[in-house]
Amino acid sequence: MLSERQKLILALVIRDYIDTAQPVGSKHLVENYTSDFSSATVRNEMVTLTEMGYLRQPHTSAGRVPSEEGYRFFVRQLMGHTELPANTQRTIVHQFYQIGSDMDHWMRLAASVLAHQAQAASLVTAPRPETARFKHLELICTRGRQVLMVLVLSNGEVLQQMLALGEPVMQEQLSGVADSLNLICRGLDADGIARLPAATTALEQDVIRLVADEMRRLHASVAGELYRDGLTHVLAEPEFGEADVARRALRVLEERPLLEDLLTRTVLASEMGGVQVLIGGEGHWEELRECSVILARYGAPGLASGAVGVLGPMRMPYGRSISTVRFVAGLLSNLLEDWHVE
Amino acid sequence: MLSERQKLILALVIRDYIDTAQPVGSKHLVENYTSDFSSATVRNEMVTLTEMGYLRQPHTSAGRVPSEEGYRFFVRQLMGHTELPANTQRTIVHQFYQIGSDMDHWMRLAASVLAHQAQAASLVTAPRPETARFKHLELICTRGRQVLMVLVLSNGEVLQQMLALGEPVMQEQLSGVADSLNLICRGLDADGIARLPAATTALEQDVIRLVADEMRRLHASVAGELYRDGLTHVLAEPEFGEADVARRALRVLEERPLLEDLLTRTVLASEMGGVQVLIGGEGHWEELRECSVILARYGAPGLASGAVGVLGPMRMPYGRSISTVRFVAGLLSNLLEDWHVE
DNA sequence: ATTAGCACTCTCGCATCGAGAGTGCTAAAA
DNA sequence: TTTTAGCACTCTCGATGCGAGAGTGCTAAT
Repeated sequence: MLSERQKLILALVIRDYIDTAQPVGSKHLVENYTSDFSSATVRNEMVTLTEMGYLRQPHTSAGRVPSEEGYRFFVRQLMGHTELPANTQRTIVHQFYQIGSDMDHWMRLAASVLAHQAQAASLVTAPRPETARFKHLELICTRGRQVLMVLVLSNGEVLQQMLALGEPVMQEQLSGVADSLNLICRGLDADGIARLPAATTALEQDVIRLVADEMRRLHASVAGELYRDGLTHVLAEPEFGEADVARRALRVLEERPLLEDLLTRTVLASEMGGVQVLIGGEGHWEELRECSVILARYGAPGLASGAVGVLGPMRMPYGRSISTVRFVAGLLSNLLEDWHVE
Repeated sequence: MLSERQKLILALVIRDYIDTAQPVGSKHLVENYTSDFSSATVRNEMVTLTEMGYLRQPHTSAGRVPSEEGYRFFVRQLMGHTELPANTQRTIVHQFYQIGSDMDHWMRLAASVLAHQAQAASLVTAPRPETARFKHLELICTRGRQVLMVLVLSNGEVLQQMLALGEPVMQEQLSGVADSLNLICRGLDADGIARLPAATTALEQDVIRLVADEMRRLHASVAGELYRDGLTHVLAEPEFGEADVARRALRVLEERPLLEDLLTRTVLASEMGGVQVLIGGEGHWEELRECSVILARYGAPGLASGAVGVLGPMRMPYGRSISTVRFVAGLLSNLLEDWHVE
């Protein structure tokens, strides 16, 4: 258990280090922040904090640097709860309402806002539906034998897929097929549709198979389309000056399997609303050894959900980053819920 | 004018430097590649090549390094024409045909192939239509007052847009509106639709305005959706060890205005089919001072076009990169053309 | 329990130095 | 006239040494 004074010193060390990226020494600390006690006292406490594993010293006679444990303790116990300033919130909300109700633009804007506010790399995954049932189908002849299939699901999700037919078909005929399927399939999920008895025409059969496949594919991968932004921000941080530290970090954002593993084991396994902070890879992720990742799940409960997050150095302004992630996740949840309810 | 021997030496220097990233000296050159003449002769020629601006020396007594002019001359005159190996071509084509005819997947795969083949960062822009005329419209009720508008254009492009109505409307009513607009608008372009006489109902009027807006928006920005890949490859190159060299380069790929400027002034202003090589920013682009960019335009002439390219260090395997870009551009053009014709 | 004082340790920046690589020039050879 | 051997010269790079400075940990006094 830490004494109040130890907590204070730990917090000051971490705050200063986050600002300056320099190891912080006992003298520097008392000169800049407090004069309630002397540098010698601070030194003594620092020894304890180091033994407890919250601080490290790069070498015998440099100042102290927070350890991963130190950052974790700071985030959990010392930092307190912060909210994004009210006017920043308003600005962001305003931006979202200005671009209308296009999902793609929401995602892009969310990534941009996260990157800009947290000055870090950001990540947004498009929402994936949790339960998807057939609602409506349209078949539209675009050109010759190419047919566009538009599939509307019960949660408002819209899929489109091209379909190449063996021989040209008239629009009227397509509409007929669509109408009949709309009757048969309404309310069924992917498996239900796959289990339907064989249809009367080959065309109908083809379309049914395609519909079932598409609906299954929606659940095959854990995350929807990915939106990234602010990659250049992380390169500006001194800890990413070493090229392969930077490369390792960007790999996580670029390679889908890595990212999906990360997301499934964290936010996607968690409740809506909470913000998760991963510091230094948490032992699991080698690529993130020098990074922190802040993630939150957003969505409309029972309908669809996705993830938002930022990636930066461990030496990250946690207060601002966490509140930004929390706010953006909440905002997206609201937008999504409105969008479903409307 | 360069003598044959000077050309040979310049080519050897550049090839070796591209391989090793080390300044190449006269002795090294004759030992490894040729013994038709002595290192002294090579030295003399190197003096000339340096005076002509094709080579530079990092300092008095290092070997020579190609200058930007050197690379340009190499690409234009020395390199010769190379094609991607036939079996590589087959593999790539196979991959494309395997994923069906989904535009989004094509773009993603194109970016991935470019990144992988050229071991560089890659960029693909979705094709933008050149002339877009109204072909077909569907209005689909998804949930309450939210209506999905699906718009098919004459070039096969498909747009979808959500539309929030003032009050709930039945699907039958929507279909009626769609049918009537399909008659009125067929074959019109954005301006033509905007100039239509006022419609009979408010709903119809709303939809018409939305259609015109969407069709206009398609031409507002120079490039469609962007697909990137292989960003980590460039970080692996020694010249991007310096963090802000890397940052400058990635900015070009991340910030749309920069990228659009680059594309409009280069490939989008050019004919289809040619491959453009930008070396060291060509004086215009400060961010690309240390990079080379290889770009090509692809598309179906008169219908739609986009751009593909790779970005890497100036010390780039031009042969392989250029042939990859050329091949992928050609392949996308073919796919797109088939897609339009079918 | 706190603090002043102090010896100690370790990094960092700077200068020095020698080895090595590569050059440019000159004079001889082809 | 062109090519080449030879050589002195230049410059980088890595190793080494040194002093300044920062920061520590311990001890003894408060």
